[in-house]
Amino acid sequence: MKNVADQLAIIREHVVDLLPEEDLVRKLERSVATGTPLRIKLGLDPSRPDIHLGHAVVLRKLRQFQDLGHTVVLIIGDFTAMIGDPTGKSKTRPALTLEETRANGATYVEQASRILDRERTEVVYNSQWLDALSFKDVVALAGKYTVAQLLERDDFTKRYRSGEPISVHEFLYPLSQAYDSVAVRSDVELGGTDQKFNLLVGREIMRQYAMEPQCILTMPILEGTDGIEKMSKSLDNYIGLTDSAKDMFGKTMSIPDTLITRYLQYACFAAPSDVQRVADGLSDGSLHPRAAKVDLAQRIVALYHGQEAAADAFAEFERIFVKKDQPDHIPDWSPEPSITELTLVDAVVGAGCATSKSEARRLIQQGGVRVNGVQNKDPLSILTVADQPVVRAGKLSWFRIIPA
RNA sequence: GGGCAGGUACUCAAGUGGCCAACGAGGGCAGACUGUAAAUCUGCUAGCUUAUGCUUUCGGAGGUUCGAAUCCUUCCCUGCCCA
Repeated sequence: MKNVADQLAIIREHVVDLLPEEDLVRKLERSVATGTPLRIKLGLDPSRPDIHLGHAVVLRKLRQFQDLGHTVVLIIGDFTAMIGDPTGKSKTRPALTLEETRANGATYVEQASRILDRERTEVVYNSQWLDALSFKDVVALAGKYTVAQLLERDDFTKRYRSGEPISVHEFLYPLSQAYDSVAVRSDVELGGTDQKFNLLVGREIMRQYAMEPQCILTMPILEGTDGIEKMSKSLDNYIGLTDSAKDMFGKTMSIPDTLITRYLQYACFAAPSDVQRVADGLSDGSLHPRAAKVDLAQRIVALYHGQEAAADAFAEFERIFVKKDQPDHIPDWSPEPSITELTLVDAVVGAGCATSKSEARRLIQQGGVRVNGVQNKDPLSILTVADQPVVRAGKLSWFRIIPA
């Protein structure tokens, strides 16, 4: 195990808040002296089954802890997901059933394992202890925190001031997350900066339960591919851990230039010297933004699909978007066997490129559809199945019509 | 329990009896321009056998009317004030 100073240097990298640092030093000293790993907690909200690069920021930090010999405790919030974390939401989230959260939790762990060391990861479900609490226990827990303290949280304050509803159960969310820390006896809890409040409640509640409070460590919230909102599945601006190499590459290329160094730091955990070199190159003009982005995209793809896939994704990207050729693999689509010819609208809808005929018509009339590379603006033009035409609908969707 | 203000399309938000499939903004999609960028400009943004046509939509259900998002009844939901 490394000494305390070395560990601390690594732990501090890329971090926004590390509070209180003295406490962490004390915990690390004790850990080194006794050879006992620290317990590093991360709560996962399984309401959305796909993990993306935004989650990966925190997961990579966890991995660093593991590489330093510590134990990661992943808490699948199957119980808390039923409550619905109000963080950053202007509205109450829909509640899920325990079964749904369980199913999502399982895929979560599988995806997180792409980054974490499974050997040093403990996975627990918080329904284990939260479901076991009696109403008396809950009231006692609620008695340890005040409404004024809860209202300190920014989004509660905002919602309260603007007259939006806040349900009582939402107040219980930070408390149940805090109770998780008690249950797993965490030494450090990680989260995004938006979790700071919840993490701090954990400290207070642990103290109330006569435990040594956890330290808290927050990581930046990564912006999505739109460059404005935080990365999230519901905003559809995310790069998923399970996205194909091609998609990862393409999505990365579509981020605004201003995000390049940020992604380098937080999506790749690139060495500070590398980040600096790119930042300098971009600002003095010696490095073309596109070149920097290509490099970034390859790094990201390489992390999840390997070096070779990254090179392939780059080649494919060049072919499709720069040379405007067809992609390597075009999915086939077949209409009913009895159909030998059909209109362009029907083909676009049938292949799933539009959700209604009106939408398909719009797409076609606006010049978004090409048949065998030629723009076709007539929705009613006839395609012959036997010709196996290749259709491009919009920027990203391609399909080839083949006989069934 | 009482009083007041609200609930309109993905979001915000106009509309208070016909000119409303519903102003405007954001978002999204497409086109132009580019570095598949960003910014900018243009168009589109309920559905249908594309029809100056029909169908469904303005919290839910009824009603008044030739005609309702708009008026009435009732129910549901939210916020504020008083208790």
